[in-house]
Amino acid sequence: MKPFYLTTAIDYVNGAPHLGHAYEKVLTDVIARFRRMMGDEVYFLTGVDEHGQKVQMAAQQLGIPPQQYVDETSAAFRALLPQLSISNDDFIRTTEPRHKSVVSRLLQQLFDKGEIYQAEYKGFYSTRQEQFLQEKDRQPDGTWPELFGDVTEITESNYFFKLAGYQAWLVDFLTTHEDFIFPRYRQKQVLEFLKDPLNDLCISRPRERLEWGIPLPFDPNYVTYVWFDALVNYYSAVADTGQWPADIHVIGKDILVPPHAVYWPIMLHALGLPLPKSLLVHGWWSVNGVKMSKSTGNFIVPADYTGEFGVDALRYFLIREMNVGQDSDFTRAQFLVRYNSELANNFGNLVNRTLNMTTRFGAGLIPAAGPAEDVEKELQALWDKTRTEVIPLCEGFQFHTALDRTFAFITATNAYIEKRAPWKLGKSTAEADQALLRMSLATMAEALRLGAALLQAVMPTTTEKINAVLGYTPGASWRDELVWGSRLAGKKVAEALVLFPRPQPADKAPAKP
RNA sequence: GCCAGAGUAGCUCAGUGGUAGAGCAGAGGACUCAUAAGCCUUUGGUCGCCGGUUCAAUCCCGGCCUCUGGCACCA
Repeated sequence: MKPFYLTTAIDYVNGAPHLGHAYEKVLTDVIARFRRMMGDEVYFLTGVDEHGQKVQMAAQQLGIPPQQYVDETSAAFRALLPQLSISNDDFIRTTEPRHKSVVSRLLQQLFDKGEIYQAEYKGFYSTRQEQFLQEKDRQPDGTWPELFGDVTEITESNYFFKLAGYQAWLVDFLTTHEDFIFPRYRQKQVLEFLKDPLNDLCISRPRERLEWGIPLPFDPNYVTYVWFDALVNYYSAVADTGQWPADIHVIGKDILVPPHAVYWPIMLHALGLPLPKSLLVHGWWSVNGVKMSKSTGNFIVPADYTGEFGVDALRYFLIREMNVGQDSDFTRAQFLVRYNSELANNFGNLVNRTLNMTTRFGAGLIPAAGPAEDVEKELQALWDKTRTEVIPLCEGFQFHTALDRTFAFITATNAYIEKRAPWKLGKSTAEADQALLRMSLATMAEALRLGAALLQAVMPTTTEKINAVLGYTPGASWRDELVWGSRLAGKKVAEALVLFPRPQPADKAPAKP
């Protein structure tokens, strides 16, 4: 069976990774892990885009070869993956031979089919910025902004891909495939965009202007520019393995129109290749209400948070806080609220008190439960409800709500413990009380195991740790693991585990004398 | 301007054609296994505005207002 194939966008390596890069990886990883848990075989691709003008210029300024430059900068992006517990199966760089050869092959194929032609391109060119300008770049008074320096109208010969001819086909495709893009309103945006006529797509740059790219196979005086390089990574990574088409391309909203929703489907269609099944378009993070920007320094470095609070805490926050497709704001205050009240107090503390009570009142062994009474039945009923709600929510990318429901179950488990008050039962020697004590210890441990299992896609390390302290090794089928049972009876638990230590408030004066 | 999304308790958000919900924050309480955590109770809202459909609308329809985002190459 063909694996479930999903991708992230590839990152352009002219800067350091920030929260936005991290989010896309985490989101895709959560989907990948969830699909694996659901029994799919998964192929998860991510990577970097290493060609282009900005890279060439940056390398030039440093006086080093571009390859050396991208070797260094892409290392930071690669290093981000283990730092975020990303379970990718492959990592592609657009400078790799496996990629370049596929790009070459596809270009030649289109050229042979007459889908690519050469033509004169006339436009306003900024020598200082080494780029063609658009009318919208003009200032209101008609002049060009200072940053472009001298602007001259020049004519340049380039290669073009016959994009415009496929416009009607694309409109028809999108109209008949309403679920191609998630969220749906994004698809409407694309159709809106397609109400205006498309131009053919310029796919080349003359070598004297841009050298750092993949040469056109039919004209070595040019390299291909951006889209026939970057987009093709999704295909080149699996061209020889029969895994195409992708099931999901996860991308940011900035690169939906036109590249992923217009260029890419048309490119594939022109090549006679199947289209990806869907595009998942996520929103952007702002920081303290302000758009993230490298120039203003308003951005979050993921390592700052994974270092201080742990990988799972950051993953949890990103997935809990953002409604996939919408934008969200990142503030340290909001992060701390979720970390303290949800992860540390509610969840982490439940783990610790469960271990402690099992150790103190059950000699460290999880007992077998007797027949469930009403209090237990109530919790088990909530569990069944939670489980049956969470899976469809995850299938529909509503991870934030899925986490909300899961944590409601965790809260209910804390409440259950209060009802049974094992610390009181532990002081009684009456057999009825002892039976209830065994039942309550077994129930809280089982609830914890189940809650942790439901969090596995988002917080894999945490789930693993909890299973470990419960002395438990889960079976192969995740869905079977979600059934309330007595798997834990007789397991030896660890004495304590503090998963999410409360941070020391930095603004508080050092305590008592 | 065009298009889209959002407007529900102080904050962040769920939600349904039939007298409004959660979490956090605030207040009070009982307890003590636990990361001074957890639990219970509680204060708090004309569900953006104006019309319409309906026995009944926060939820359906129309209009308006406000905020955010997109409109050809920054996740």
